Amino acid sequence: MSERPDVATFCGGAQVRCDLCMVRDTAICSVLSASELARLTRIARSVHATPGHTLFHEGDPAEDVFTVVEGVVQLYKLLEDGRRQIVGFLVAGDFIGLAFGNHYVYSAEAVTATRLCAFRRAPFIVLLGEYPHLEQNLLARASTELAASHEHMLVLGRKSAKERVATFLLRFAERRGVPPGERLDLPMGRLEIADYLGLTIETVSRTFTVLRREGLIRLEGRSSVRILDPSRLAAIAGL
Amino acid sequence: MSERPDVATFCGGAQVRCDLCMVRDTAICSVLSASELARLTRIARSVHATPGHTLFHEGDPAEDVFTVVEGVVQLYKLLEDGRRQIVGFLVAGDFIGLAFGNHYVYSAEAVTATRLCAFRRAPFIVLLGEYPHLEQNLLARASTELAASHEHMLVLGRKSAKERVATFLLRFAERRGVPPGERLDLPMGRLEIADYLGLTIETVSRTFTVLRREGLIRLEGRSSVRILDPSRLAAIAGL
DNA sequence: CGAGAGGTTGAGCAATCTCAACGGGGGTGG
DNA sequence: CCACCCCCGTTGAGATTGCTCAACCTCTCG
Repeated sequence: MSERPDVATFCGGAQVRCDLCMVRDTAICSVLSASELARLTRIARSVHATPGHTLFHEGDPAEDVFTVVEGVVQLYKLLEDGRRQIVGFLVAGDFIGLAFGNHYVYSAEAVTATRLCAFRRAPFIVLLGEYPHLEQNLLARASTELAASHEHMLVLGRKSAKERVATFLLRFAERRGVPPGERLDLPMGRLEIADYLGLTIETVSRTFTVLRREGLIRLEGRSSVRILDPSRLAAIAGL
Repeated sequence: MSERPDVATFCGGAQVRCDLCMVRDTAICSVLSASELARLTRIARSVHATPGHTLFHEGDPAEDVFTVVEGVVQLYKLLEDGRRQIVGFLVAGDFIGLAFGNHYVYSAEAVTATRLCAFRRAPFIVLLGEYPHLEQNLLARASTELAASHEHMLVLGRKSAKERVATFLLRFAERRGVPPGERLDLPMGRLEIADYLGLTIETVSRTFTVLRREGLIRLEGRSSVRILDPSRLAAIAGL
């Protein structure tokens, strides 16, 4: 599940591009020089994970930080009795490790087949201090994540089941860049959606059914949706 | 409510110390030189707010970032129909403005009489780019806040009313540095606690009563508590 | 000392959860 | 290639937690 990469593999290769380096407008490596990239590469390795594979557990010593290259990863926290709160779904371009002290503060698990870049944490932090652009990029990411966390608190603390599911569908479609009417793949199961929204499987399922009956969405297979009426859905979501 | 300060007033004066400069081990100015401090001072002003005073609303253009010098500030988000989620209570030493784009993403309101340092945002961001220590400090703060947000998601998404109130009491006591058995002042009302915990006033009140009857806490006046049995309370909180 | 805001308590209700049964689609093995 | 199985999702009925509405109480402050 772990292998030695070379620079090209994850920092600019034609097929496979580590998003820490070259993905989107939040690119990190785009602000780094070749020699800086090379240093980054020396502390990196490529990681593959299959669905359900745990990258690390809450409380483990934080040895690595990660970048998601491909696939979907979920971050979650558990209570003693097994209740779970998923605090976020990460997709290509997202960074894991912003919020760490010396131990992971949540667990991370692959939802789909996933490819990541792992960087050893200690030297990564050193690099951070030397490359201000890198640090600025991470601060910007942290700000964005913080704002997303706040919005999710509103969802969890104050929205009804229907509002939660509507919010989830719109936000997830947005994040995946799927325009209304297009098929939106939901790589996670109902249990994951429930644990993300602070609901039960059954309530999520029932709510999907309600939205379908009202003509707001169409369910295609068990893991795809089409948003038919984005504006009415947004009105329900409170967005 | 706003006045011109000088450096001494909020960046090292004997009586009044802006925590952006000198509070705790998360101090910012402790890593800045005298000339850097002087530049910071030029874009700063001192702000006083009385209880209930709104510093800014969600959606307003983000013209300033703040540091809380004294008092308690609450950050919250609203839904159209008035439902409110308080996303955090800030105390002396906390920074407001980490998560901003060009508009505030939440509203901020003084809970108690409050003194803050306000920095004009645009030049502050310029300084950020020039003083890596400042940026590192903010990144560390952002990480801490992010972890706190995640924990609060677990509270809002998965904990019962009793667990929520227990968690709140322990965390708030911890943050204020009040040891078990000591009188803990709750500067916010039941409505604010409810809107922070995703509950109603009545449920918060009933839950306080339950905890009191079980001998876990003592209520003193309407706005003070004493934690009598921290370990049992922690067990309930799931900490 | 009086008034009013804020807090507490009670009764009934509604949303969501729990427990349980059923269904169907995809994967696998024959 | 087909059939079976099993996981996952859906649906239903009843239980429960927390909410709503309403009355009452008690600090606190003027």
